[in-house]
Amino acid sequence: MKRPTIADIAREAGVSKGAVSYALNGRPGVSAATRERILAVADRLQFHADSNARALAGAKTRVVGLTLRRPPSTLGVEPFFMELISGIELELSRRSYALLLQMAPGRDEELGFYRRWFSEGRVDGVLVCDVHVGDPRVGMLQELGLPAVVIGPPDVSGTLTSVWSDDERSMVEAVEYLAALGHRRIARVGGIPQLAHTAIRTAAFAGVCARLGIADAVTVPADYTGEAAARATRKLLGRPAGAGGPPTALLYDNDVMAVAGLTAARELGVAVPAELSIVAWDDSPICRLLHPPLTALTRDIGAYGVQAARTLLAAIAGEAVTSTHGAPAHLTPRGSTAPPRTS
Amino acid sequence: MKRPTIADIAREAGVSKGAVSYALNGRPGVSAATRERILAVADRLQFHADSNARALAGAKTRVVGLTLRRPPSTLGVEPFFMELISGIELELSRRSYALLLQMAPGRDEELGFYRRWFSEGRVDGVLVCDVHVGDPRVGMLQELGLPAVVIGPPDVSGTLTSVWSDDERSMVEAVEYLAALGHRRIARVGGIPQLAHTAIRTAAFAGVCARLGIADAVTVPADYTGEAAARATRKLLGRPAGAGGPPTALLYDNDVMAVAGLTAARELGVAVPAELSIVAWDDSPICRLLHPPLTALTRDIGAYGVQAARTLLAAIAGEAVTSTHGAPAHLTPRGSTAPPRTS
DNA sequence: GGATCGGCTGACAACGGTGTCATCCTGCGT
DNA sequence: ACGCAGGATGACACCGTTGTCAGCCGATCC
Repeated sequence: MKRPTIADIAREAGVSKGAVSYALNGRPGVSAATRERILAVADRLQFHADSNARALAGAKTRVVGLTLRRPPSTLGVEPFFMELISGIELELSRRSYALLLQMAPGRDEELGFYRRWFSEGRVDGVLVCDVHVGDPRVGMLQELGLPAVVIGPPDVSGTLTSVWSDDERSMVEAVEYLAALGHRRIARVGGIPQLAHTAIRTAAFAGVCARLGIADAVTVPADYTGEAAARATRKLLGRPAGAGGPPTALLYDNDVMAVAGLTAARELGVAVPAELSIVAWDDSPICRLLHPPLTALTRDIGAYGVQAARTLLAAIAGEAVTSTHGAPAHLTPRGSTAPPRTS
Repeated sequence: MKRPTIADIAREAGVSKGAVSYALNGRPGVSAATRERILAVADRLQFHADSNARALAGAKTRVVGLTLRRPPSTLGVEPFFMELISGIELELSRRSYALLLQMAPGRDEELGFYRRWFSEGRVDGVLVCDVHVGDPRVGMLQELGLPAVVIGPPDVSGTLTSVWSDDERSMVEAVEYLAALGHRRIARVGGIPQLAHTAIRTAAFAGVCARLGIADAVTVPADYTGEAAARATRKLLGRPAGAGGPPTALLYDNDVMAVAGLTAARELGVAVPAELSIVAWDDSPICRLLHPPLTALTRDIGAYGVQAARTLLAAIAGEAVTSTHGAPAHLTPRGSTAPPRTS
């Protein structure tokens, strides 16, 4: 089956190519009646302008790009990205934009993909995830002048626009909640330390613990996988009484790690929540399905995606855009947290 | 920053545009030395040929498309798709192909996306997921002549090439395993009934149960969400003794439902595996993290993605391709299955 | 010294749109 | 009857490639 061109439409509708272009792009130069007729023909022939020709002639490609760094196989389990992508797509398809998704094995490849997309003229703009401190992508994208929106904290996104949540506030809420329950020995199993938002959370955790007089508020770095979280959990729970004893509450930087932590605790014979309280950052349906269900920092991840996409499209359209914060994660108390057992 | 064109490369290298095109595309007409020099210049200027111009001139776009139907918000939790996409990407990026991902709210939109991609000349080929019986996409893609590979059972993919697993064989393995443990009352919480692979599994389940003399082998349809699975589980476990009593083993069509089923059983006071055995189809890390860990039908989902992508690229290259089966899911026994309690 | 050959040039036609421009219709008001 | 405006035309340049083709140059072979 051959694809129709505007010439076909023009012939069929008995007008000129120019008129068709005017009609399809909603610009003046044709009467309402003619426009109507042209659109009807285009519709009947299932016509859609060749995007390559259109882009070549200076119009937009109507595509935005997103790369994901894939630590061997974290991604399959991590609900975060799927929800984020769902949100992004929701906004993009509403505006007839498509998403070019690329998984990158490493940092260099990721950088390369963005550069290639730019020089191949493939995308109108890009989204940037998992920003780390001193991320080379930020500088490169600024230099290239390619519209870009960072899904991450603004302090590492340079002059690029960013969309993120106020992680500090959420961290404070979680720790204050645990402290109010009576916990004095709180530890955290953190995400990948190089990521900018991990650094923010780590600082916030240390800060609020200091303020509340919680000594020894340690963060053990992990990488979002269940395995690493289980290791970290065992290490923390095995801490000798001399060092203040094992923590009575644990905070995990994502839900997958919290699930693994819960299992690890159970295997060590530590009862949750009687002997150990657990809080997960991010709240996928799994958290509700466990026994006990996990107390979690809930946020609408899809909404970040929507907001990021919307901001990017505005930037592409040439509008002035500013960095924004979405609604911060808020605590949803469930069965995995309780006052510490008084010994 | 402006993007270099082949004319820039030609000028810089002191050759003609034609020579540059030859050199970049690895075709004869230039000497090895000149080719070397041209490539060096292109590399230095970070040159990449504009994909729009290239595609317009008849070359490939080096993009393949994939749409995902999104029942309100199943997707965020379903590890299947992320793993599949990871596999697809793995093969695609190795061959410098990109993935255009599109989530579709409904069937009509999904159909529309494929048609648009075709007529806009955006993709060289497409992948098709979640095929249902009489899926209109199959007929349309055949008609359009757009290279396509179905990730699903061959019997609904018409003349399109397909990549899938032998679900019947896996189903037989699972049921025989349960029967060998001594189970006589086995039920199944199935996926969306309209999907072709669900139909195959349902038939296989009924068939093997009949063969093994397991009467009353019911399949309760669900939609892959934890909520639906919990409902189905409660219904099955509440079955009156008159109807043969509640099943002693339950088979779930995906891991998310199995997790929800485990929780639902526990809430009803039904011990797993003492009073109820549970088997999950598909084995994400969550299955291992639960207590008890879930017996699951394990398969390498990423490998399907790789194979589908590879087949599609071959089809795009004009090679003759045939439908293939990947390795079938095989049973991984864990703590959630045991012989039924003899009453 | 003439034929041959590979390497390369320079020019040009696609590809399917966007955008511009002079020009020709039409119907309208005066 | 005349002028005029807006609708529509046809022709063309342009975007950055791919691909083709005649022709030129220098080296090699007989």
